[in-house]
Amino acid sequence: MIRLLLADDQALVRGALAALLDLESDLEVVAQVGRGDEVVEAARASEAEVCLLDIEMPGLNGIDAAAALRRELPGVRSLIVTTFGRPGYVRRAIEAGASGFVVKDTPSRQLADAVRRVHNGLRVIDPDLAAESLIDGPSPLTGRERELLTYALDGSPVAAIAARVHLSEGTVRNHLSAAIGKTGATTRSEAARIAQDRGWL
Amino acid sequence: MIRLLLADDQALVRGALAALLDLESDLEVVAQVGRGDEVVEAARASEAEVCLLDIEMPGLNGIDAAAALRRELPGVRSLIVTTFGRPGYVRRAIEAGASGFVVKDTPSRQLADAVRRVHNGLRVIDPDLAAESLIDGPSPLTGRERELLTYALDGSPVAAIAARVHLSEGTVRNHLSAAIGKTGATTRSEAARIAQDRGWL
DNA sequence: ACCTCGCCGTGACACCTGTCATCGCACTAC
DNA sequence: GTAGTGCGATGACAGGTGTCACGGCGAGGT
Repeated sequence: MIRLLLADDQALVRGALAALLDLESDLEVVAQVGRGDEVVEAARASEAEVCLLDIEMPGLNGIDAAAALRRELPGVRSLIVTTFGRPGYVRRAIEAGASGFVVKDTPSRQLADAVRRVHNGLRVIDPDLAAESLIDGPSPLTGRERELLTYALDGSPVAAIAARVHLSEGTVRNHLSAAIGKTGATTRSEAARIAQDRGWL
Repeated sequence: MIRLLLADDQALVRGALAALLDLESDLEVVAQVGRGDEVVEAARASEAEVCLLDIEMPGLNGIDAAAALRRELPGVRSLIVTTFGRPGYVRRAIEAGASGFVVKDTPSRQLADAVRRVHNGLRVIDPDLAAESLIDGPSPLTGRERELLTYALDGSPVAAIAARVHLSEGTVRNHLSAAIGKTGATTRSEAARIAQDRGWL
């Protein structure tokens, strides 16, 4: 019997996944949480063996949650189950110590198998995504560029971003200009979207 | 026995919802599709009574699918089940003839009840969202403004948008300026995000 | 010690953008 | 027929934006 923890901020999806996995005779959902920062505690309390983690979650994202699990409970394996198959996500998930990465449009039949493989110590990674994340390479953005791009995501003017991070407008423009160059964009908001699509934010 | 059709582009979620609903003794999932433009055909073939529709789907979105169902198969009721509780979505869904609107972070226990109520001819609408969509009012955007905002979503420069719709740059700027005013934004990309958040696109 | 690289800043320049006034056309409502 | 509204366009202007050159600081690697 494999003991599972589910972490997803959408209660309906969480409950549905639980129903799906409980149909398998060798799987048992022993904990469910809706926030990333409750994962470690719940995993410890429930003695889960495998954690299914969504990426988009309040409190702590799934990748950082996987890193926290690696640190606090090294015996627990984690499997990222997410909507967005962004190349950068895969790389970061693996670096954070996740054992698997599955996107939510894989057939539901395959999920239980993925869990079993992860439980057996194998890696489960969507082959297309693995290839994409290899050709894509790691994020070329510096820390500041990454930060400023996240603030540029909603289309704020440069002045607003500068005020928010206590920098001069010129500096913000320079960093964003560098980011625009690295993403191949022509506008800061375009650059922000591209970076987000690749999982660089 | 209530006959259900599930429409969601994420296979994993679809399968999981099916598992969840099949646990109920009075419900039966008789069809599953991953595209909006397959809903009517599948509903007809499977003689479904209630259709659960996600909004974000390839081919045809869930709201337009509900409208198509209303037209082609008036006896079939539809229930929107979506990630985003955007006020504009609720209004448009009801106008399209949907019988219910549920967001994906409602507790999974309540889904079956929502289905039963819809099947009985009742309306099921998240009360918070209903209130929000009332105070928000309908979209103030004209058709052109809406169109241009969708093109502005990715941060494209005005020149690119103008070329795409075969308009002069000045005209595009004028429409976008109007949209910026109506959304209370200061930038076209900010306006685009705000409009999207409210379900105006 | 030297070099590299990330980070912060300034100043200047060309270009892009948002705003406003003004015009014309087509359609609808009263 | 008059008024209102959406749509398209032009021109002008102030201010925002992206780019470049340049300088300086500190941390890390050789």
